[in-house]
Amino acid sequence: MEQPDLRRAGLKVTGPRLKILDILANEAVGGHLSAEDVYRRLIDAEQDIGLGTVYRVLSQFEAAGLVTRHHFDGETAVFELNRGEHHDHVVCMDCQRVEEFTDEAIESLQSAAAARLGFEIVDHALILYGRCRREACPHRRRAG
Amino acid sequence: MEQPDLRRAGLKVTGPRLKILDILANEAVGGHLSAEDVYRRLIDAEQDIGLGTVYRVLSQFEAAGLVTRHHFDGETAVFELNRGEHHDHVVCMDCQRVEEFTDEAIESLQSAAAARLGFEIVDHALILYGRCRREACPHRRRAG
DNA sequence: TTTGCTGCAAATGCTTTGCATGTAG
DNA sequence: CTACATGCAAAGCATTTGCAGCAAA
Repeated sequence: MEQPDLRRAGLKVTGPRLKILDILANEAVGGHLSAEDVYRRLIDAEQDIGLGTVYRVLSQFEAAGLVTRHHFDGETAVFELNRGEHHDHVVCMDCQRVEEFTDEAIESLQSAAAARLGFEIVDHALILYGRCRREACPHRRRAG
Repeated sequence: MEQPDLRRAGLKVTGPRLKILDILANEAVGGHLSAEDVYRRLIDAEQDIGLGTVYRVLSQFEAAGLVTRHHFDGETAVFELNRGEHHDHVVCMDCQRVEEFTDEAIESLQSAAAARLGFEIVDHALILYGRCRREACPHRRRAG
């Protein structure tokens, strides 16, 4: 099921690539993994794959359109398997949880705003930073 | 005119800080400078201020709410003097030009989308990536 | 085989920090 | 005088890259 994706992308089907693809695919929707995250999971799964390879493979996947790279904070990039549909993100500032959403109205307003400025939009990043209401979220313990 | 800002922020009024504030203030709207950019302008202005200090001062300014740090690409942060009003950004992928805009409708749709997911929005980043129609823009020379 | 992949370690680029010295308040 | 700033160089991170050995096609 994943091998064709790799072939289509012009990438050889190798253990590391399959395994990394697998890790990304088994992530729940809204699960965004940093290279380190992927690396740790590989170690947990007894896979002997170097961090350098993880970066290389993730970059190749990105170039091939298999994954998308996000920069929710300015430091560490996180990767997400492309499931076809575009979406935006809400990130909880306390527990780092990420939720995804789409809003057609926002999308078209964006294009309109850009057109007004003489830009033709190729891509966009809309990230909302806030606090979620989840029980487990740290700020509920702090401030109530 | 700038000294009160520094005092209010609990920062001593020093040459480097005034000069950096000055550089940011003299930037046109839509001008976003990286630490290196600021540093280069300091050198051009014969100011002997280290790059480390530039970073330190910019971070302090950010903490004080005097400037905002953006990550248009995942690599280099750019800084912008806070002029009070919130706005979003359109970045030209070819010439790096940045334009600013505000759209009330988008803002409220964002809050609504977040609320639907159980988030209370604190901040957001909306960055549109596209191509501008400016004569000087590189892609016009490439593709016509 | 041949081309492309991997592991490892070294290199890179941005940003932060430690420390001794200097200066605003 | 004292607390805080600065310059400089070293350290820190995330990420990329060079290279020699290895594996997919």
